[in-house]
Amino acid sequence: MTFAKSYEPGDYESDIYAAWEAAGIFEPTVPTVPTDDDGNGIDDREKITNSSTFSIVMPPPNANGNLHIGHGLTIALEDSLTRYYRLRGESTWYIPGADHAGFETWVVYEKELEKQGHTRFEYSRDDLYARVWDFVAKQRGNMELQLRALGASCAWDDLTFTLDENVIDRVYTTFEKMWNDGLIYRDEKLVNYCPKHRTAFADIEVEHKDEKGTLWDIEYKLAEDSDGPVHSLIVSTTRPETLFGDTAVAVNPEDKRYKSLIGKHVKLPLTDRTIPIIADEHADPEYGTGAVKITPAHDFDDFEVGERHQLERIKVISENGTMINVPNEYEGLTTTECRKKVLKDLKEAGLLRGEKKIEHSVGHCYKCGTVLEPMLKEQWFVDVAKLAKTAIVHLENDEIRFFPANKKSILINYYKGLKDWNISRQIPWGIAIPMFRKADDSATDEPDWIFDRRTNLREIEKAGVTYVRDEDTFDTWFSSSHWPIVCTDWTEENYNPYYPLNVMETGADILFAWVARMIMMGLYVTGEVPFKEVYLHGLVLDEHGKKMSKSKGNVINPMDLVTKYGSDAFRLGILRGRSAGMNQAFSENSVIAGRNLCNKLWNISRLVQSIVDKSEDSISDSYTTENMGEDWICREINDCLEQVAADMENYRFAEAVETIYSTIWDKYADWFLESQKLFRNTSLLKHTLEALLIALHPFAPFVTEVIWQNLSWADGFIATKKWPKSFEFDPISAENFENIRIIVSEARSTLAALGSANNAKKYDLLYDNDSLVEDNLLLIKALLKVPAINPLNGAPRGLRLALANHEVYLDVPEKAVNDYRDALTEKILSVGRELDALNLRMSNPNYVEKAPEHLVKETKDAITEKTALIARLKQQLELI
RNA sequence: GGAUCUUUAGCUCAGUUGGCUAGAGCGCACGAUUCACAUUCGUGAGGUCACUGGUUCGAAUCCAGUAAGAUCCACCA
Repeated sequence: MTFAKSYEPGDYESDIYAAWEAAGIFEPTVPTVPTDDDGNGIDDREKITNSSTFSIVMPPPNANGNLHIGHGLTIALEDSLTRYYRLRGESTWYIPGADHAGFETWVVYEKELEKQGHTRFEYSRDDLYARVWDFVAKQRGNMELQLRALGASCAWDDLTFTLDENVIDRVYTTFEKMWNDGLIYRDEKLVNYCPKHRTAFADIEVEHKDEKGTLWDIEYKLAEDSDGPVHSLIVSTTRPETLFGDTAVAVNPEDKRYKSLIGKHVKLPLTDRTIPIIADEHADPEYGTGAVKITPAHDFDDFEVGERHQLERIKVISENGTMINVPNEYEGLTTTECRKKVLKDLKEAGLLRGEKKIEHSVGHCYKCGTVLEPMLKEQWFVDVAKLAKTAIVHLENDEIRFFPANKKSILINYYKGLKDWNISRQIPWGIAIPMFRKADDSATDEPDWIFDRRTNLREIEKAGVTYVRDEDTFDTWFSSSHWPIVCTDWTEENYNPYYPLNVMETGADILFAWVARMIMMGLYVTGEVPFKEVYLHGLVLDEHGKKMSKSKGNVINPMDLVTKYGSDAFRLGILRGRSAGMNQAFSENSVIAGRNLCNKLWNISRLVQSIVDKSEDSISDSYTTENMGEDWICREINDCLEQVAADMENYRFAEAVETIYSTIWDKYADWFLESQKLFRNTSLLKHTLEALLIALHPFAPFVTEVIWQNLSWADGFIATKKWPKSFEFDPISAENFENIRIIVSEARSTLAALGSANNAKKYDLLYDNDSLVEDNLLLIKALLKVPAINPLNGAPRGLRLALANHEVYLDVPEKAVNDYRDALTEKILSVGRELDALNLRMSNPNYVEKAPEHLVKETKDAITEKTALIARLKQQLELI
């Protein structure tokens, strides 16, 4: 292959990925379990602990969805880590996943059903499960192709789908253990319920929004005669339709107005029921009239009040959102219709005493936006107290490092306030809860519920008693909390070198929903934390710093960017300027900068290859440095490699990329390669180019691999090479080159200041008594592009460069020097200001006394240098 | 109501335990150009580090407060 004039990512990327995949280089090299002679797994740690491993799991994208920009960031982060540790020689295992996305997929499928004129109620649970399975199978595959396009170097053979058998098995094993440990219980509680989707949610899934609403005042007349002035209670409510479910009115025990009424009763409007007046702290004397209706079946606070006072729970709203257990004329109305009628009837009865507009927060379904109904339902709950407590102990023991670090205490706080976890969902698309209910009431000695794995059966028989399967499925977070365990094939029997994971990388927004639960579950199942480090990324915002959303129309599709600029450019661009946990704006400019870097590297390689082609040297594994530029680039590359290693250790991706970027561009291309146009050290060129390619490979895998495949001397895949060793060089020689750079830069800057009117570039350079310049005439001439460099020979003339330690002049005519007079004066003033600042510092005895020695020395040296510089510049000014 | 985070150049962001003249990319201005690259090269302009106090020899950095913005948790009859 030869190098085209510019790098066109689209011409190579898919072939390169296919070649990697065919070569099987993404598979880990150390087995998960050592085996005995019969091929059975054994617990022989000796056999595998000698090799080091790096494991990381992919937060599974929706199996039948498309990747969004957040996935793009996720892959860029995770794959950079994976490829970096692969180059560092670890047995890396990046385990890909696909999510059945229980609720999301269900919502999509249900819409599809509706389009076809059907509803879920026409089918059995098992039918629906099979239908969604087919639906997903047909849609599947897009996201896996997109992961490949992004360059994810994951072990495809080990892809885990969240409904795989081993996942379900593990989840059932855990559930059984929890059931036996008494951590699972069934209870009738209020849950957040979406009447449209007809399923309950966990607290964490509820989306609270501030909304405008109305607060109505309703009069409840006292049932008993009263001696005092009070003959009725006014209660305030935003939900008048629930009054049929009221079983008490509460007042605050300290509220003097109502003290005498406690224990008496009121008539419930529009009904013939009377309900008691109770005393409870929940009633706030300052709010409204201080009296509050209590509806235990339809309000979370009221439920708790009801618990305290053993109030009856009357359920007046059904699962489909219509009224039940209410007077005939209201029966079957929707809640909205019922509210209207109740208000109308109250008004007619003269019991509606006022209304005002308020703003309050209301729970919504995060998918369809429907207002959630607190609904009384029997559900399975996990008693989280012990799990959370254990998790806190391990976190406080610093067994997991967090990036950003403050998330640890946030998580501990969360665990402290964690309520029991509702794991039942009324959605067919998910893992069936392996519990069966006794069908025959007469078998009184048998338990009401039994655990059984045979969830493919609707009915089972045990000890002659028939049991019917619970129709519900697990909350997807219950199964995904096992993710590190199931992906690494962790088992009770054998030591697994990939568990715990080295790092869990995911979005900061699911710290509670996912990370918190993986930690609890990992500890419960394996006794170990499931990962040693957690890196949380923030949201990718649009270019103006706003959240991306379909409704705003500001969504950026990562695949469009990959097509337009290449996968590497996208990865480099999305990593730039990003740090752990921060929401950050996306900037297409950064992707463009990434694209430019790829092209730059391509052309650097093209130049190096052309030099190698012309060279008559035989290919050699060793190198020597023969001039200053070579020593200098070795020094710079060593610094770069060290810096990148430190950055990766601390998950500072943006800094790592920045470091390599400037080493490749500002140092290697701009200075070293320019100098190599004179001195052609082919074996060093090869080694240094390889080092830079390898250093960039984790972040830009495609272009580095394409170049690698193109280089005449390189073999194998760069993806599996070893991280470069540091280069040997002469530090004094390297520092000399640094001085040449300073001279050249100063000369360029002065030439530019002389301006185009003076046709600056035709001036010669003069030097006096300066061996560094004298010994490097050719190099300086090439870098500076001046016509000639000559010894001064005689009195100073032309324009002296503002260098303290070198006597170098630009051979400009007197007129041009005069034109430069103002610039020179300004320069003297500005150096003078710096000198003043330094002198001021030294004149402070506290500084000299208390600041570290090396700083004081640096200050002294700077003063000496600047003093000399000013003297020389002033001398020059006098000459003019 | 509780908590966390952010505020640095026109834009998007770095700036690790306090320490040289606060940096990068993009944008802007001026200049260059056969001979790796216009996805290029060179030079430059541009910052009261949100504000007010404090600690310190020294503060963008640490502390306290104020302002603006963002996010999360809880709750609002």
